[in-house]
Amino acid sequence: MEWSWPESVLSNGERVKEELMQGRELAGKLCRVFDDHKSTLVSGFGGSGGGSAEDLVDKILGSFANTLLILNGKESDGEIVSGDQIQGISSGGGSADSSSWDANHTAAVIKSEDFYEESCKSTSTFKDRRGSYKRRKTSHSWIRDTPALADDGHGWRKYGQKRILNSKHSRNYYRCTHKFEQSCKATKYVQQIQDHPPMFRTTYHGNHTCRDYLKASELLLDCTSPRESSNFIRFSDTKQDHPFFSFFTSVKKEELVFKEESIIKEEIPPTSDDRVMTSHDNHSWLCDYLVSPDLTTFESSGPPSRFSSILDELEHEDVISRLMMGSFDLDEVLQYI
DNA sequence: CAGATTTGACCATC
DNA sequence: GATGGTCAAATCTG
Repeated sequence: MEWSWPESVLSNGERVKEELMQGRELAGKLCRVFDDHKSTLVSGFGGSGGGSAEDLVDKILGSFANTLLILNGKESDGEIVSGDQIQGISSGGGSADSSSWDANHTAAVIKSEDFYEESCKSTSTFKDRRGSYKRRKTSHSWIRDTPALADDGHGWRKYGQKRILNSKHSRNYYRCTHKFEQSCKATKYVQQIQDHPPMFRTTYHGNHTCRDYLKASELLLDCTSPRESSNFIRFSDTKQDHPFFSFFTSVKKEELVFKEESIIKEEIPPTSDDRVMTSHDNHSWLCDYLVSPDLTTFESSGPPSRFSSILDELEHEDVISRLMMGSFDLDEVLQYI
């Protein structure tokens, strides 16, 4: 299937270029900050050459977020944000309409909240007590709507089914197949929310920490803590070791699934709840957007992963590698836009 | 027979 | 008390 880029995107090429260049520049600054403070990776360290590491991370993330927004044709809506605004958007109750990222395609919605509440379950010491748990209140979750029960590439085991109030269809609960072997905390539940055409809403909780997705999960976990996440940014790493690369490799694989199963028109009336991205962390929503471990965000952020389509064309790993190394020719990207 | 699914029970939270 | 999330025994399936 061939994808054409929206007019808005075509006309935003320059803006994309600007954002990417800014991101590259900021990444370079951050790199220098790390060089200056190799031995003192502690919170609050001041940065040289343009701000603290945290500020730079904010700006870089903001830059990439803007790029993604532009790629999705949203610049004209005034949603481009600066790094400083990320928190406002993510925690301010929904100024950023996440659905707009993919308005004509899947209805993926991110609801970023606190990640992995360790106290999610209280049964570890009371194994015989059925249903003894703590209702998840602030666990990290995101939603994906699909016209069919899509395979997201993970092994899931159903562990429950429940009729939900005001819902015609019962909700099915799944946990990761590797929950016990690898202590993978990923769970999801699937509920049919619409009959004609059939629409299934999958709500994911937690992230896969099981083997195949370990790297991406590590990155996501780390993104919840900007300072800690900095430990994963190694600009001189080989691409095999870089979290981004394993992520994008996965993107390619997941994209195939997406193409077959998740090409839909958005027909679900927006609910205030769904359209709001919340976060208690400055970065987590963006991290989700970039590196959701099972890639639901990327999968559903537009036509069959427009971004990853570019990456496919350009041998995606190499693109990111060069982008991160600052040796990427932005015009090369833009010619695909 | 091992692993997956079904289903009623249990319990925290609202 | 209603609801939603999870547990685990029973059952199914390959």
